[in-house]
Amino acid sequence: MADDALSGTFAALADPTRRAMLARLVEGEATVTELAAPHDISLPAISRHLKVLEHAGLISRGRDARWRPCRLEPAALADADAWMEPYRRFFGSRLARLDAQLRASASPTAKEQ
Amino acid sequence: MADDALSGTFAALADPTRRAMLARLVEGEATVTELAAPHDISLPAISRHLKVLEHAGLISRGRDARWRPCRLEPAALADADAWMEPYRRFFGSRLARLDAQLRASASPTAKEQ
DNA sequence: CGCATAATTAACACATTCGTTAAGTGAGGA
DNA sequence: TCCTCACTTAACGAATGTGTTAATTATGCG
Repeated sequence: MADDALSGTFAALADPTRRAMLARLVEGEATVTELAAPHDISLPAISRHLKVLEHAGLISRGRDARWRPCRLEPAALADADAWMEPYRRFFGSRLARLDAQLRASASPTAKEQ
Repeated sequence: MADDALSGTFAALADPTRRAMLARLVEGEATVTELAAPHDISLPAISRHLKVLEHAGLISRGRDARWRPCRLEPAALADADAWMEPYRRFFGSRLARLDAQLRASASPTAKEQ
């Protein structure tokens, strides 16, 4: 993996187990054991997936007695999302169309904020 | 790399050289040599990066005499973009806010299309 | 044909990734 | 104190990824 932030983020997303973990975390904080439950791999493997997600800035981990609650960190995903921006006009997503719509209806001198 | 489509897409995006190639292709078709030009790696390495992008469905390649013109294929990126959808409310992107705005102004019985 | 150009395939080295099992850490509870 | 629970670290093996150089394929041209 290249060591820039975006590469780390995309590399972290390139694994279904890790994406499933993020999907779980969208519902709220979870402990390591809770995140491990749906998966058929060992706890050390889970632990390393979490380390990858944490290193990529996709999650952060706290401490609650014996538990390490994990939560979603939005910034890294936001960066990945921002990277997509120039491509949206190509795949004509609903959001891209929305965006175009907004630009069209906005004041022509309006600055992006 | 896991062999599902999304994993392949994200794995392909997890390399700066390949992202640079996509960025170039957003400007239009390009040959292998043109795509290679800005990078300081051998042509075989470039060729394999292109194979990764093609296998991920991010580009397709035609034939024009000796040249293999590459072009962006939107579908794979669109899928990656769609995957992000549930997370947008977390990182409060402009597009997410736009989306919320549209939903609010749409008829409450309107179905997603 | 014979040669140059565009690109790919082959063969190899090296690093990283992802899984395993076994051992270690640190906080709570009997 | 000793045990258990939640989790991490260590050590290892198999597979994959990325780069190299050398050889190969395929097309166009004199």
